[in-house]
Order: sequence, then C-alpha cells, then structure tokens
Amino acid sequence: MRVVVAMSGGVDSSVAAALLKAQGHDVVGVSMQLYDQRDGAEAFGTCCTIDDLHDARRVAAAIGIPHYILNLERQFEETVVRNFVGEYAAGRTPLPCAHCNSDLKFSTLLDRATGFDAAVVATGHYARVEQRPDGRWILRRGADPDKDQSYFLFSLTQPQLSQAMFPVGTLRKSEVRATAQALGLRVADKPDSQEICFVPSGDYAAFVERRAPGVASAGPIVDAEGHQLGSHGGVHRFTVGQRKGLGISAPTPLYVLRLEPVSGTVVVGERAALDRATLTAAGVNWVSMPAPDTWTRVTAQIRHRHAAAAGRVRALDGARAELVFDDPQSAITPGQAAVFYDGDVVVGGGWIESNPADSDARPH
RNA sequence: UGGGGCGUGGCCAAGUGGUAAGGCGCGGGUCUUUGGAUCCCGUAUUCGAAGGUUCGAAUCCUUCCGCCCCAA
Repeated sequence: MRVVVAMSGGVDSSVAAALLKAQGHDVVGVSMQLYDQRDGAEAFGTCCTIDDLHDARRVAAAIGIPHYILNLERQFEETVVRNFVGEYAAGRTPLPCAHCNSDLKFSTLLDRATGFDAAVVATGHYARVEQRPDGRWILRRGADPDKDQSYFLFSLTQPQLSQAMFPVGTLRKSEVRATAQALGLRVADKPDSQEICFVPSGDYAAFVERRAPGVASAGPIVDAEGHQLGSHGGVHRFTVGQRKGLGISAPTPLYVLRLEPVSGTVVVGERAALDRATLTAAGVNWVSMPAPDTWTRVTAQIRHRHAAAAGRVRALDGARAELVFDDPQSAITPGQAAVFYDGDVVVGGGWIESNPADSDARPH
C-alpha cells in the first residue's frame, strides 16, 4: 500500500516513516512548508523550520524513501493562522494544533496524498486509529499515557480516520527514540517540539497584533464585582486561568476568570472562582458513536495534559453538546477543546463555548 | 515649623514590643507538539538616618532627612 508520511523533521514522524517502510509499504515522505522561512530561520526546537525540512530530507534518504516538500503556506494561513488570530481577537484561546490536524494534514495534505496515489496519510502522532467490526473507525489514546495526543485529533471525521495511520501510536516515546537510535537516524535525540510552531519568537501577542491591528486596545482589569484593579493592552494577551502578567498586587494571587471582548474587559479573581462543573461545546464531532440524545457517562479533558475527569455528556442541536463534570474543573477555557473519552477511546469532542453567564451582556 | 499623613526588598503592601506575611516583578525548575496557562523553588540579617529605652524594637522616645495633603 502506498502511504504518504507527513514528516516534520522530528523523531516521531521519522520513526513512523521508518516503521512503515520496514513493514513493506510503499512510503512517500512529505514535509509541509507552512510559513515564510525567513521568519523562522532562528527558531529552534519547533517543527517545520528550514532546518527541520532538511532533517526530514536526510531521514528520508537514510531510510530510502522519496521525499517531497509541499508549499502549503496559503492553506496554513487560511486555516490555522486565521483561526488563531480570530480566536484571540474574540477573547478565546485557540488550539492551533487541532486545527492543523483536521483542517490541513488530514484535509489539504490528504488531498495531495491522493495525488501521489496514496491511500492514507500517516503522521507521528501518539494515538491509535482502528476499525470496529461494525465498520466504524475509532480513535484511541496513544499507548504511552505521557505522550498521548488524541486530544489534538478529536475533530477527525470518519472519512478522515479511515485514511489515517499513526505508526508510533502503539509505542512509548522511549521506544520511539530507541528505534531511531538503532536505525542511526540523526534525529534520535532531537528535543520534542513545543510551543506554537509559527510564532518562533514566542511573542504570540505581537503576532496577533500584526495580523489584527484592532485588537491591541486597552481596557480595564476588574474584579468580579466590577471594581477596577488595573488596565491592560488588549484582551488577546490573556487566557482564562492566567495568573502571570496581570501586573496587579493583591493579598492573594489573581487569575483571569473570563474575557469580555466587546467591552475589552479582563475579569480577575481568586483561584477558587475558576471552578466550573458545566460547559457547552460547539462544532462537536462524535467519533465512536452517534450523537447521544441522552446523558452518557464519559471522562473529559478540557486541555492538553488535563487529567480526564468524570462526567456526563449529551448532544444538543446544531452540533453542540453539554457536559457536566461530577466535580468542578478549574479554568474551563473558551476556544480550547473538550474531548470526551470512554477509557482510552475518543467518544467525541468539541470547541468550548463561552459560558452564557459570563457574557458581556451580563449586568454588573 | 499652622494642621494632618507617610517613609518596610525593583514595585504594591501586612506587621503597633518578641525576633520581617502576602502579592507583583524578576531568576531558576517542572510540564508541554495550544496557552507570554498552571504548578514548584528562590528573591530584605533588615524595616528613611542617627541616637535612646528594653532581656528583646520595623514596632516606644528624641533629633534629623525626604515625600504628600489641607489651610494660608
């Protein structure tokens, strides 16, 4: 079978390619050029920089597969970057990696893969995709609980899952590195990628301001009662649960409780005030089952690396869902994903909406 | 020199006789293919200065220095 492997230049996708090759597949390595390399030249440790593309090319040569670089700058800009900027401007906190997976890798890249006569696209994600006897494709957590990335893949549809492969999903990170070492791949000891790949400077706020000049408008920082405690330079610089960067002295640490983009207000309060038991999600993708009309027991994650917490979920009209945790969770953040699990199986997931009680329209 | 208030680490600030809270910021660490996210550790031998009282003072007394407000 011909398989296109999305090679980032990191150890995971490199090993994924090597494993597929060893299994006898007809493997084609592809790397995506996602943004102007002049800005990323000094980046270190992120994916998709010019150095990473070179690493991918060398790995491909080492394991004996062809390698192509696809320029997907425009598509990346129109999907991932546009969403990223728009979400911050709207007072939400984006999750670009999830959009990159469903809107680019298993969308545009998958389309291109068919152009290579490939049936599937493989990536280096720590997740597992399997087909049940009834024909339904399911997504499971990666075998390595510390590296599981199923959270970032919740939005893959049945057609997308049917054409996805995650070769390292059954391995632990240590095994992946050992494999890379054994194969003599130069990326065996390469650091894990982290942070937003397209903002190599780390200054995401400046990035957003460049793309959406209107967002950098000052506003007040207030407590839950509306008393002004300070001021800020734009709601896009904050996220729910944030403690650092407020610049306000108080008897106890203050955390961002919510953002009110219309009035440009940042509401802060004590940590305990971040606890909430309920949320609604939009754009819900039901993976392992049809949308449930009745309450269904699940565990749910509200952010990457969040310990899935028990609760119940049910579908609402318009691809929305309502989730109620058994115990309140801290800092449920609009824009992040709520992913529902049954054990290690992804039941579904959606994008966390603003709590109606927290809207700007609410009288103070 | 009429009256009143205040000077605690870079900043905000608690502490009114018992041997320097807390927050911000900063530094370091943890975590991490989202988040200038969270979390952890560190950050004043010293309280504007000098004397004095006391077993013991940032806290009481004296003087001095520097700010601020009100009234002239």
